[in-house]
Order: sequence, then structure tokens, then C-alpha cells
Amino acid sequence: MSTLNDVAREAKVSTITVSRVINNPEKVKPITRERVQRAMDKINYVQNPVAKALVSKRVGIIDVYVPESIDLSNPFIMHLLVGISEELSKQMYSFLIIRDRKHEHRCDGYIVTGLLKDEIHEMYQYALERKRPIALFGHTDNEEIDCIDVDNIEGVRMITEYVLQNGHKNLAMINVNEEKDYTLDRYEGYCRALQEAGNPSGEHVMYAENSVQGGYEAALRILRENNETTAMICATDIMAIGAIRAVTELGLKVPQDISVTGYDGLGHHLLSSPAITTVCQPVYEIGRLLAQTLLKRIRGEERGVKQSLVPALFLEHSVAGINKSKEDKI
Amino acid sequence: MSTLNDVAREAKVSTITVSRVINNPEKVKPITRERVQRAMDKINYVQNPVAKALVSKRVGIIDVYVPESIDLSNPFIMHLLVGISEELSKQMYSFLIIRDRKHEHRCDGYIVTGLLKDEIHEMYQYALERKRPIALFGHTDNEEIDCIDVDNIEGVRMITEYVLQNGHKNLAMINVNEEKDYTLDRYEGYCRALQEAGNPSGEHVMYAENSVQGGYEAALRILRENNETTAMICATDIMAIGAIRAVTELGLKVPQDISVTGYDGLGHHLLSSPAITTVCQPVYEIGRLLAQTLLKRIRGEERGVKQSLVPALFLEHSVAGINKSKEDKI
DNA sequence: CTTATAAATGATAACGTTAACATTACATTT
DNA sequence: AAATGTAATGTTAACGTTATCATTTATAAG
Repeated sequence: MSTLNDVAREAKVSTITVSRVINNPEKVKPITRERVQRAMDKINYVQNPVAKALVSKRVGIIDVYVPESIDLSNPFIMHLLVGISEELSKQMYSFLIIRDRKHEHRCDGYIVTGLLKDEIHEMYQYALERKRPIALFGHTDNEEIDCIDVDNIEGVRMITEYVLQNGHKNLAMINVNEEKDYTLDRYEGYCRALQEAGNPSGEHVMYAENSVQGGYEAALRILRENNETTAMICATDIMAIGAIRAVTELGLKVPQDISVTGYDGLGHHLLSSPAITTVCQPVYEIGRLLAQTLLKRIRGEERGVKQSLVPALFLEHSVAGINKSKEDKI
Repeated sequence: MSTLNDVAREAKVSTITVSRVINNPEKVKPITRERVQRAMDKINYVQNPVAKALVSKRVGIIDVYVPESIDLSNPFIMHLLVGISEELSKQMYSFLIIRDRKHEHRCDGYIVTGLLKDEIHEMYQYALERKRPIALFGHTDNEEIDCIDVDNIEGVRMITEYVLQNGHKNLAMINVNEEKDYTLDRYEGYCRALQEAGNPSGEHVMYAENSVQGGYEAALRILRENNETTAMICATDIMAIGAIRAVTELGLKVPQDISVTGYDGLGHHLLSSPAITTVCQPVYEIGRLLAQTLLKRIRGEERGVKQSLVPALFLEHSVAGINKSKEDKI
């Protein structure tokens, strides 16, 4: 591999002149510039970004930290990564997916996601020690951290309200059986909507694994325990797909007999037929925003901490009003 | 940020001794080692991997090149990335997703995917110039390139044969309307199975966009053009989901009236009810293998080019035998 | 107590680039 | 023609590490 020095020798100029041709061409006389260009072409020069990074202290890489507990092939993370990726590459940056932090890498900043409260604090310390900025997907009480989160409480409240407004009175929620922030938030949104509507028939929440199978089983349990139920608010689209399968297998129609709503809106809701009414977390946009914020922070263009809560988007597909024919069938 | 020199000064030894404590601790006397360790802890030393990379000429990063034409949020790429990621991080490597090659990075090798014939050649030249090894997901006639591919011809042949063995005689294929290798391979597999079975009713292929909607429309067209059809071989699971939706909407049952098979086996086949019989491309495993091969090549442990074709895995869920009740319904 | 040998440590240079400052060349003004 | 200013180019050092070879110190052998 040839170096700046090789080019310099070939073009009979000094190393720094070659460097200038690359980085500040306007500072080099056109004739010299040409000569250097030809020399570069001749010996097939390719810049060594490591050497450049050593002196400039910028590597052009962002570490995206996704803890091992999160499945990378999950569309949530995927869409986030796509958003991050597109914004970064637009600004000539790349990203590295980090699953554990044992192996030190050089990067210019961190984007982190899927962390619990104290993990966030730990990550913050880690970044601080290395004097690199951090941008978080999620929320935190640490007011020094730039972060963006989806307003999931409001998202679930909204879709529940919508179902209530369609005349449903006996709702049940299918939530994920993990004690995570996002699980609690969805429960909270569900409760708020019920309270606002005067809480017609109390809260019914069934917890299950976040999978098609989990949704399927939860729906069966709900219908067995309380066949008054006419609407199911699912905490994820995947669970909604399972719930619909269960309802259909019992000979009931979705949405005529039972309404089933999802949550996430990342593509799975379209795979069910009929497509599921859901709430979309604008994860792709959040990825881009996180990347933008971080790059601004790196360049010192961002002043003051940026913490924001973005709304979830309502995606209506099919929630029928209440239908009294159901009782006959079960 | 503190450097080796800072540690050296603190511990009253030379820089190189500190370096040895990190890289070859057995070459340093225990007492000195202890002292250096304490100094490192005291001033919170963190190695600078860029400087290390400059001299060692290893950066510990693999560039995974996914051209912009491929959607990153597609589960195929995702599973591949997960496989690559897990194998690399096990060996203390990281990876960088590259979407265009304009921005030069330092890496130790390339994993490439989704390239056309001449793009592969171009990429090979690119890697060669930089003296870095390359591992390809796909196949090529260039015998210098390590590569792994799925035997999709055999995969489609296998699932088609299975459908034929279940008594179906009027098959139709729903293929992707793009002129890519993988599209041609699937067509080829379908034809082979038909030929082996004596080609009872000729080839019927409908081309459509690779989406739920595409599969839906293709299935409708097939049933309109030829209502003898009792089985649809879809080139992707997503299209199969659409096809099932179309068949169901026409009042026909899957799989009793019409069998619908998928292809890919990356999760989507489970989202339909009933789950789709499909063929699984072991993409995760391939990702790991690619990473393994590449790292061996980097370390000089691999001799001779490694080109392999791995079989696709048959995943049976529900393909009923032919059912004569269909004609009454349409 | 030398001397030979091995273990531990150190001095220097190198990796390939850029920043900061220094010099030279050339054009413009007086 | 000398003085001044600016454009173009060059010299040196620095970034933080490791490799190579040199030196010192400790250990064992005679």
C-alpha cells in the first residue's frame, strides 16, 4: 500500500503538499495539483484512515450499543438501525453495532438503546470517562443525556380511547410478561383511557410472552374467563396476530365480533388479514434524529441538552363497532 | 485522556514496559507489573485502539457491504448480520455496515452480499487493491473468492416435489418480478421438480412484486386464469402470506382447497395461520460461517479457496393433499 | 568471585497522517 | 529597484502505540 510519502516522491513535492491536494485543494497551485493527482493515480494511492484518525482525533464511527438481551433481528431495532445508518452515511459517518463493551474501539460517540435505569447511568459514566457524547433511545432522569423516546403511554391511551369510542365496553389488554419500562407504560396508557371513559367494566390484563404463541394463548384465556369481552388491546403487533388467530379459531370474526388492536406498526400489522389497527412508533425517524443530534453534539453545534418525547402515530385499519351477534357463537 | 506515557511516568518505568504489561504481562516482573497496574488504575488509563491499529495494521473491524438496493430492515439481511455479529464478537471483532464505498474506512476484511456478477468482480478488485480478504454470500465464477451460498434451486425443487407427492397436479408458481440470480434459481428449481414428475400440466409462473400485496394480486390472477390450480409455490414467505389472503377471500380454504408454500423460513411463515410450509435458508449459520472463514483467512490459517453451497431446510407446516371439493366453491 | 546466561527493562525509530510554523517565490506597490 | 504583501510550498513535530535492538540486572554455573 502506497503512502503520502510515495506520492510526494513521485510528484517531486513534499508530503504536506499531497495532503493539501486531498484536504484543501484550493491551497495548491493548479499545475502542482495536477501533477500530484497524476502521481496519486499512477501509484494507486489510498488514504490510510487510521493514521488520519490518530492525528485528527475523529474516526468517523459511531458505536451503537445494543445489549445482548435484545434480539438484533427484531424489527424494532432494525428500523432504528436503518434510520441511524441513513442519517450517518449522509454525513460520511459509519456505525458499529456493539453488543458488549469488553473490546475497546475508537468511536466519536455512542447511541444506546434498550437499557435499564442503572445501565444508563453506567453507560453515561463510561462515555464521560472517554469524553464522548451519548444519545439515548429512551428516557432518563439524568438531565445531562440527550434522549428521545416515544410517548407510549399516550400511544396506548389513544388506541384504547379509539376502541372505546367505537362502542366497546368490555375491553381486555394483552401485555408482555416482562417488567420493563415499556410494559408499564402500555399498562398505564390503557388505564388512563379507561379512567377517562369512566372505567365501564374495570381493567382486565392478561400477561404473556411477546410472541404469536403468547398472544394466542392469552386471547384464549381471556375468552374463557370472560366471554363478555369484545375488544383486545395488545401490547405488540405480534401478540395481536396470535390473538386474532385464537379468536378466528373459535369461530368468531375479527373485527365484527371482536376487535383486536396491535402496537408497534413496524410491518407485522400488515401481515395479518385483515391488517391490524395499530399505533406506529416512528422508530426510523427516531434513529435519524438520534444520529443528527449526536453528530451536532460531536461538532459542538448543539448547545443545551435535548430531551424529547415523540408521539406515536395512529394507523387505522379495521376496528368494527360492537356487534351483538357474538354471544350466539361462543 | 491519559496515555501509555502518563502511566509510565506515574509508575516510574518506560513506556514500553507499560505496553508489555498490557500485551505480554508474563514478560514483566510481578512487582513491576503490580506497580504499573496500580498506576493504570489510578489515572484511569484506556488504550487508544487507533494508535494500536496504526502500528499493528489490524483494526479489529470487518466491513459488511450491503448495497443500497437492499433494504436493511429485511429479515434476510438481519439474520445474516446477527450471525456475522455473533461470530465476530466471539473473536473480539466488530463489524461496520457499509452502504456505499465512497467513505474509506480501515478494516481487516470484507463480507459482501446482494451483489450482481459484475459488482462482485468490482468489489474483488477493490479488496485486492487494499490487500484485504473478502467473503461473499452468493456464488461466483471467480475461483479466488471464498463464498457460501444456499442451494436455492434444490430448495425450491424439494418443496415443489413435496407438493407434487401430495397429489397436486396443477401447480402455479408466484415468483419475484426482478431479474436477479435468486429469482432465476427459484424458477429453475420449480421446473426441475416438474420435469422429474413428468411435467403433468406445464409450467405456470406469475411474476409480481415481492410483497404481501404482490402475492395477493398474483394469486388472484392465477385463480382467474386457471381455476384448476390446487397449489401455489411462492418464491417468498411474504408473497405466500398475500396469496393465502387472496385464496381465503375467495372463500377457499388453505390448505384443504389450495396448498400454498413459501420460501425463506425467517419468521414470517409463522405469522400466517395456519403457518406456512416453507424452506428455510440457514442465513444465520451462513453469517457465522462467513465470519469464521474470513477471520481464518485474515490470520493466514485458511489455505485454498473455500466455496460452498449449503442446503436449504425443509420446514413442514401444512400442505394438505388434493381435495376435490374445490371446484364447487369457485 | 568471576563468568556465562537468562530475565527484565529501556532507547530509539517507525506506523501515515496533519497542524503549526517557516520559508520561498512571485506579484504589486511605491 | 526596493519594499511589501500574498500565494505556494516546505520543515518539523506530534498523535499513541509497538518492534527492534541495546542495555542493565538478576541468576546460575564453574
